[in-house]
Amino acid sequence: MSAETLDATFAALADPTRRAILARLKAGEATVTELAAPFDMTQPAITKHLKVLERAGLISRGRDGQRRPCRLEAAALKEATDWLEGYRSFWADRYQSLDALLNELKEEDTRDE
Amino acid sequence: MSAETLDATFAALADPTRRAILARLKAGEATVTELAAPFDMTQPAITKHLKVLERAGLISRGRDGQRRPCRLEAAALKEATDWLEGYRSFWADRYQSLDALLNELKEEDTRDE
DNA sequence: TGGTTATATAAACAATTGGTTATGTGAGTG
DNA sequence: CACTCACATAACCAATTGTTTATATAACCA
Repeated sequence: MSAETLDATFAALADPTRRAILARLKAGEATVTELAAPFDMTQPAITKHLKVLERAGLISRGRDGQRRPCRLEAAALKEATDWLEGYRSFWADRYQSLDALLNELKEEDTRDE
Repeated sequence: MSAETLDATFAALADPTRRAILARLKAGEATVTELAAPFDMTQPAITKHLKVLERAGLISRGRDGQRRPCRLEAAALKEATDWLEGYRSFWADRYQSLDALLNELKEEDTRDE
């Protein structure tokens, strides 16, 4: 779970167009043209977004003739989720959950990332 | 769970300095000087990072004389986690878990974000 | 009052980002 | 072959980001 991976993943997720592309890919593979269709944006712009997602490992691409189908790759999303899990006890209702309080105390050793 | 909130949250998390600051705040409140200490970076740089975190709602700030103690605010982290949860079935071992497969089929309706 | 400590603000900067238009490439189709 | 369709690349642009140095503000201390 390297810092650079998290950098790229969170940066990729910080854009609504890219999040919408990932949401679309939940339904299965899609070509660049299909992914571009819903947006009021040129095709090269979408290609750039796809490159960001690919560099972050969030999608991978195949080849089907002239199409370059994109598919969701969830491993990087898992890393991001794992990082965020380290904070779960801070939004769990800490005044009602003993478990959360214990977790919080246990994490008092402030290890980095 | 607005798009702008997620934009600001993920963008804030996309920097290792800011993630380390949040990690430090798990241990409790800290002043700007305390937060700046571990980094090879000037104080104004840290102040800027804190402003990014504050605008994203990830921290809040009090006043204690001349100190401006920072405290972790986890609500925005919860929103980010909630968004990521929508992808959990894609990294769960889909060939061994019936539950994940069912979730995946259920999500075939590709609703946006 | 004067000096130090904690933090903020301003101005400058290079690098990155998110978009554009224009053009290239390469696979399919008449 | 000529044409179109799917996608990539290049060059450019304005805006944002992450950092710096220098300076201001405001609280505490002697």
